[in-house]
Amino acid sequence: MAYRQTEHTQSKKAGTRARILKEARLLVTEGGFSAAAVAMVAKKSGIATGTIYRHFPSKAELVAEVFRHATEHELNAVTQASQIKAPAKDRLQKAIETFAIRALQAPRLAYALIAEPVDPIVERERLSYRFAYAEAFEDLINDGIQAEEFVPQNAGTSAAALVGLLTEALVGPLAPHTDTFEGQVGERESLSSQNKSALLTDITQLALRAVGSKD
Amino acid sequence: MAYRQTEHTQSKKAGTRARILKEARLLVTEGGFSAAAVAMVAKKSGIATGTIYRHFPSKAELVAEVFRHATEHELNAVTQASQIKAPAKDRLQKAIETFAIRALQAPRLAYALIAEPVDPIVERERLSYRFAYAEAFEDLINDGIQAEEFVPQNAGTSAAALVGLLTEALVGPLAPHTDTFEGQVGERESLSSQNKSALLTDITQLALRAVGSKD
DNA sequence: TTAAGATGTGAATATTGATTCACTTCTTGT
DNA sequence: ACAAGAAGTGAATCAATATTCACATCTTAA
Repeated sequence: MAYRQTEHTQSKKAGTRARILKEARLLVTEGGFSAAAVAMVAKKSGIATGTIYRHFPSKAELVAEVFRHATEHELNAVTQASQIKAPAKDRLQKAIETFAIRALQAPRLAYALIAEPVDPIVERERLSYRFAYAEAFEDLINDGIQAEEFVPQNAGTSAAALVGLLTEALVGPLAPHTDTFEGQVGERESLSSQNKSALLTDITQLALRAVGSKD
Repeated sequence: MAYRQTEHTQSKKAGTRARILKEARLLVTEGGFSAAAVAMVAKKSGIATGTIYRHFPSKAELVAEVFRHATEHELNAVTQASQIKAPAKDRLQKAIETFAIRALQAPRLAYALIAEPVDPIVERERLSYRFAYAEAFEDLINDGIQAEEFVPQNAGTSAAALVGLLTEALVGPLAPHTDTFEGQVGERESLSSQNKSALLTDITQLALRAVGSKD
């Protein structure tokens, strides 16, 4: 016998894996999941197509990992932002703002995470992260109910509804990304920062009213 | 010269076209757009694959027509239901209930219309019908603002948000359709009618609070 | 230096449906 | 009956990607 895994080989392998993920993330951030074809990821990573499969069992798994990473990042930002010592109302507001601001700042990524058609395997991740968002909101809503800042309500339903309210108001008719129709690639110019902040307050007010915040 | 189009040939052709659409609709209602492969539609219609293309330029167009038909039907039901002589609050409530009840009654179809990944061409239709729903809500919201039943607000944003609120609360974590994973076809049992009516009131209350309905 | 195991390569292959097209069948007016 | 135009057929083809695999190269321990 002769060959053993060593620290060097392991870290080299990990490095390649990390590079693949990084490039895939980059591609998704720029052009959504559809832009992350295996061949392209390989090319960007400076490796051969087949090499991808030494590190990931399938494209779906690779993409799922990209998705997971990005969503965890986002969810983290939202939960962090709402971890302040303040009334539930302000915490919920902070959470919503954080979600919305980040989405508006990286609309293509936001669209990919929220709405872009993906593999069933990836869709599962999406479902679970939508749910995670909903849970975060649910906690805040429950706190608000407890403190009698919000009216009594089914916090679970409200939380899911908030996720829908946010996503539709944001990535729906308002900021729908880069689209390819009939060979033309059109980029709708993003909202002015004035429009953004108006939208932001509209959405926040809407959400606060929805949970019956007594202001 | 010899052959002319006649009433008979025309109606026969129209009949075939109608049958194709009917079978496609049926397939979509049962299994979503992904279940409506061209070959399957042809088989169900009792014709050859190629014949589809004598009636529709492409699958996308066929599907788009199915989509349009279904959504018009739904939208119609909603607008009809809200065309009552009553306060804006009650009209909005009626609209929401109608939307929700119908979706819960045909969840697979609702999922297909609202969320299932589709062709860009079909996605366009979806966008335009989400927008149509939003417009219907927008009118109701504006009426409510005028009558001082609802608080002043950006009715457009609120309307889009309502669409999101409804769809997510309905087809999101709660009633997510039939799914195919790892070869297994699982059907999540639908909600009990008790749960349905609870969900219904929850959603309605949420929406009414969101628009600032003074009850 | 050598053998064994890992990792890398990229052209060939597999897959999944939509789409085409040469051919057949049907309908109609003469 | 016949010619011409429509409509119908379904196996063959295309298209767009993911996936495989025979082979090469690298890394390690003896």
